[in-house]
Amino acid sequence: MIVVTPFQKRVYVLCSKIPKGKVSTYGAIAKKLKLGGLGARAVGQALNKNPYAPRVPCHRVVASDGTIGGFASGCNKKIMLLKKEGVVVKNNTIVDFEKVSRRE
DNA sequence: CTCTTGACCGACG
DNA sequence: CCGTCGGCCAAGA
Repeated sequence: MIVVTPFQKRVYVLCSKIPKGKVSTYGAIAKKLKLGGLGARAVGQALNKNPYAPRVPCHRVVASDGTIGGFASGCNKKIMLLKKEGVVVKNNTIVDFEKVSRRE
């Protein structure tokens, strides 16, 4: 039985909206959720539970600093996936982060 | 309802 | 650059 709160549902939807080869930040998502750029932790919480693992590309979400931040399956896996998507990652940090990240 | 935890963020030193 | 402190939000016990 999968139970998802409306808040988490929004996070999953937004994450799935992230185009391939691009990445987003927890703060940016929080902002889209009308949290005003705050509540980034809440976004991470939702992704951590992530019942829609392959359905939601949560690995496209990184920290505001461009760092990987964390990953339920291991940050290493996240980096590998991003690199496979075409995103260059170096030392747990996104290269050309400004170019691959969607900032509005 | 209260307390704790967490894939965060920004500011200070 | 690194470590520490405070603040914000949501979910779980």
